[in-house]
Amino acid sequence: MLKYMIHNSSELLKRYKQKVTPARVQILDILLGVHKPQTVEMILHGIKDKTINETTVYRTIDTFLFLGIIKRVDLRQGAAYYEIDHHHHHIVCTSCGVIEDFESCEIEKTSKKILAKSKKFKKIEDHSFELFGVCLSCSKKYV
Amino acid sequence: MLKYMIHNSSELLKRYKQKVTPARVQILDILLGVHKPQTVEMILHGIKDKTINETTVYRTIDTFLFLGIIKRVDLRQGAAYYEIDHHHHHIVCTSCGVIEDFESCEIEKTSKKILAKSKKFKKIEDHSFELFGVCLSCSKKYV
DNA sequence: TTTTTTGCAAAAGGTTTGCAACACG
DNA sequence: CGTGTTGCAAACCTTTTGCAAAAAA
Repeated sequence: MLKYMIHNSSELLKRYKQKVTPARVQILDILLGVHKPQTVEMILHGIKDKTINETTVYRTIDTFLFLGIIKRVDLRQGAAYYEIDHHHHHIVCTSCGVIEDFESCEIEKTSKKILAKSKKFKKIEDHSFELFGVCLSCSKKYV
Repeated sequence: MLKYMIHNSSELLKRYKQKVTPARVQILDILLGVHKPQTVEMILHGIKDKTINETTVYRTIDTFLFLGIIKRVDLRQGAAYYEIDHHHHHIVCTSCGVIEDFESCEIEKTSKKILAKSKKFKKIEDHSFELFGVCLSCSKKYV
């Protein structure tokens, strides 16, 4: 989970004691700006001057994941999606792919209950929770 | 979600009006027998006489997914996992990979509440919900 | 016999790695 | 200036596809 609510990429990197490089700043700019989960390909498209290598994007993502700046989301679309680790989840239309966000603090409570019942686990650090369904627009298309 | 509670692979295939082939029977035997999510590689290992091709496993999985016999689970381990579609979820140890199952009907209720609040969606058909944490055994290893 | 399923080989993603050059602090 | 970061090319791993042979009903 993101620790600092800073929307300036350079400052955010400094807070996390990371070196400020053009690649990191640009990638973070994209993730902070677009409020949608992004694939590596989408991030590459978002980089204006096309100067940053795919490998660098993957490595930067690993770093951001490790630091807890971003989280990985599985939207069942082939490639992995990444986004700033604010606490929210997604509903994905299995027909057209449209994504709607939602928040749910209930999930936190549910997690705690499950941990309490668990026989093998000491702590829960993270969870996936995404819904898959049909959006209003697609539900009209195929009547 | 699995419709028929039949533990005989051939019978189950017939109920779903599918052709009964050695590949399908063996793959279904494995999934019905092992009560853990399986990767394609794991399924291939489980096939005694090694007679079934990897491609066939992928295609059989597609068929079973389409029929709703199995579901896909993302355990963040690279390859996709598949298992009989009973309604339960998993806690995965991010250190050693051990998996514990749990049931949670609360998630169904939560899904309904979220759909009710949604502006874009007509219905929810499925969801992912997996917890990631540290198991008791691993939590002792690195004190 | 007709239609579906299977095996094989090849290709197609998506992601990771090794190494030398580069650049942040 | 030293260590961490980047680009490039190649490898890797998982999954998909085309086509002809084989098998189910």
